[in-house]
Amino acid sequence: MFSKTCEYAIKACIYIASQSLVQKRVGIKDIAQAIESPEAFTGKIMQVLSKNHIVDSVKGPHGGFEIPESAMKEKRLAEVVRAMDGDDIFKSCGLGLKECSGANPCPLHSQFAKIRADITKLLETTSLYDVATGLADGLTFLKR
Amino acid sequence: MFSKTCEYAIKACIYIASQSLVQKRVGIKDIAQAIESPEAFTGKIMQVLSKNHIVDSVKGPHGGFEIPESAMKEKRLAEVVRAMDGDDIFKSCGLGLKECSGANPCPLHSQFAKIRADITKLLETTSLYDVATGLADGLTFLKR
DNA sequence: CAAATAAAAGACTTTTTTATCTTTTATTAA
DNA sequence: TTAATAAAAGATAAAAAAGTCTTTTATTTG
Repeated sequence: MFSKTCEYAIKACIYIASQSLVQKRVGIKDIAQAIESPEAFTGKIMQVLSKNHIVDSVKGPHGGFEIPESAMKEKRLAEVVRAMDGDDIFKSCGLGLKECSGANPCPLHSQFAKIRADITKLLETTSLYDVATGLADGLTFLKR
Repeated sequence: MFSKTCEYAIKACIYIASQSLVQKRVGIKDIAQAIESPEAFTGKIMQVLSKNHIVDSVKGPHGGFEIPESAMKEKRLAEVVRAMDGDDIFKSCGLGLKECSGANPCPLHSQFAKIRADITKLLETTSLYDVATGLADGLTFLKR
């Protein structure tokens, strides 16, 4: 469904958001630990998220990453996915046809269209705030 | 969604089924052409499909691959996907948690469960015959 | 039976994805 | 203002996925 990179990115964002809810800025080490990801690789991912203005980064002592509460209410999971994996999951044909459309449909065109629409709806309507609260409340998890 | 290998496999099966509907056995060259896949790689994929008894293979002159009409009415897309990609798409957590469950849910557990169920239903209920007819009738395509 | 045909098997190669390690840059606080 | 801290940047490395090439095995038909 998502690349490993994207999975880590989503989890990292949710974790950062949940910590930002209690005014805590988190470092790469902390994130990697919280989401069980390789530390250096997580650093690379954070660079992308930061460049895409999905997280705020602060260098130096007491630095780290954060997402202001106002921002996390605006940012959708779809933005994170687009930053990491592009919009393949939102657009492209399930069987890999380059020009799959109503005029040139693959054998599963309409069925996949429905599934893609559901995925898109989920990712476009769910904000980081929406998922961060469940984590902060101990109702959901990012590990195991 | 699916690996490239799996996409080719699904398309190959649909093509073979559609040709079997008119009593035509097809060779690797023919398949690769019909689904726009690399020929040698397609050969490798056919080995897997053949070992998994999804297609029948015949060596020698006038050999090739076929799927008897009775079989294509039984075989579901899910079998093809399982043979190539395993059952990750049917089972595994969207965020990559190894033990994602009601007791240890990822933040998108229930939402993904619904999407996974839809995908599973589609793949488990659609037979090769179901999709082969549309192709044979010129209503759907495997190229472009 | 021999030649031709076509898939199976095996050994590689290339590309992409995932991951690591080192150096640089920015920030802070003593 | 310097030492410590933490992210950014850059250069590699390892693993997995995608793809190729060569040889072998099975089958068929003249």
